[in-house]
Amino acid sequence: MDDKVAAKTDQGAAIASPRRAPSQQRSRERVERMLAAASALIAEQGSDAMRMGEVAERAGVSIGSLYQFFPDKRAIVWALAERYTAESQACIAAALKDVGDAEGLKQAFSELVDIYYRLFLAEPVMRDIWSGTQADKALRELELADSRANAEFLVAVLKRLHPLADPVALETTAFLVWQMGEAAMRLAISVDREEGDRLVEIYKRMALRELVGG
Amino acid sequence: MDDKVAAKTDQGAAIASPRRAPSQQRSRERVERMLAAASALIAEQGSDAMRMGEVAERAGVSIGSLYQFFPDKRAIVWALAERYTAESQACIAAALKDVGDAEGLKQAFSELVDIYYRLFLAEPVMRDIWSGTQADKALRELELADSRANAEFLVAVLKRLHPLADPVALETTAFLVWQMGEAAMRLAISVDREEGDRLVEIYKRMALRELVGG
DNA sequence: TGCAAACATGAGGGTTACTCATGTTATATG
DNA sequence: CATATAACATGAGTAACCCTCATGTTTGCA
Repeated sequence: MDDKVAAKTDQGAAIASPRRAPSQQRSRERVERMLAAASALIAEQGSDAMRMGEVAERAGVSIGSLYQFFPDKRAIVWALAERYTAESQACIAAALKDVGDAEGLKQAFSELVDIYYRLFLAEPVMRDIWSGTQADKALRELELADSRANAEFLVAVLKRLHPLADPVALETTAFLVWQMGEAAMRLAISVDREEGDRLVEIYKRMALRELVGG
Repeated sequence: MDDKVAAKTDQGAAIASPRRAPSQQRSRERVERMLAAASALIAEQGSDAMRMGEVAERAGVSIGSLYQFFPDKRAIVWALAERYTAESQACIAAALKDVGDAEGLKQAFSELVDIYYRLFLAEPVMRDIWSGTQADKALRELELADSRANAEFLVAVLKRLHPLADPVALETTAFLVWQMGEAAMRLAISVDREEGDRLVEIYKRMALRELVGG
């Protein structure tokens, strides 16, 4: 990812200065078109190859308008990423909400992993964003924060199942299990489908053994 | 990472056309200086912020000489990465060579993880390369190939310990365990040291449960 | 109706990776 | 030793990119 400007400021970690939020009907629609164009381009070529000029052209706006609402290229990717995280967070909360015993956790967790796996397989944009994540410090931090938030739902369940366990240990375990899940997903979608399926199953087994005990 | 040229060729995945390998004493020394300069710059600012002009300047060569031996920026990172992989592969082979029973595997695996963890903590260049790995398809493939090769050492041990198990399943398991190890490392070094240590311990436990059985 | 704020525009600035024509040094060959 | 050829060295120049900003247009409101 390009970062001629970011590199000058703070090793690429700094979040760019915010821009005006669209307040008129017209500009809200235009911003939607920009995001849609960016999403399509990322799906086609990846966020690295996405050109700001191309985004503007495909959205039917000028390059200047793009920068009216997004401080830099990464902000567009960030905006798309935030939508996904908000969406999936709700999904996770729903899936783990009513889990009461070990068997329930097994079921819910397994389903959750399947949903995520299918999501990763189906959404090239999500895939690209969470891959590129590693190279972009701001995005990486968003992902880590997101991961911790998601792990919290797991922690809530674990505390119910293991009331006597050390809370810090549960927290760390949930965090690791979650992060490894994302790593397993990234791996699974980058190999052929058959091996990917097997990898996901093994991940499930490992994770559940840790979560509900041997 | 910049890839104005790479993007034009093949979505950034293509490996750039090779350049002349240094055949004279003088140029071999110069190439070494280039790699050393690149390594230092990556350690200081990360490979993304590394400028080709700066590499050339610090190595005491012209920008043209740099491109005489490296087809593009990524090739320099790749060359450094290859050195690390070769080094660590030998280390892994040695550690797992004489493992004969479950207890031996536990010991050897635990030590291996510790070595890797310390290596990641101590070597900013390695850290940067394996983080940026996700964004660069060619590097990602190098890492995957490397990971499979490393997993093979594990497979050899597993086949001795579980002679009746399905070889394909063992292969997949070893591959996943290894990749998750790298993910755990990346995670562990990106949080504070205390939590990182805990994460590594939990990973060990999860991995060994899968490798040697409940 | 008029005014201020929000919005729209695209030529151009600045930075970067990489090329290539030209010059220099090493090595092979008679 | 002379000379030809291949390897190496150079750095100004090219193209591509991200992003700015001066200028013009539209919208909301008193």
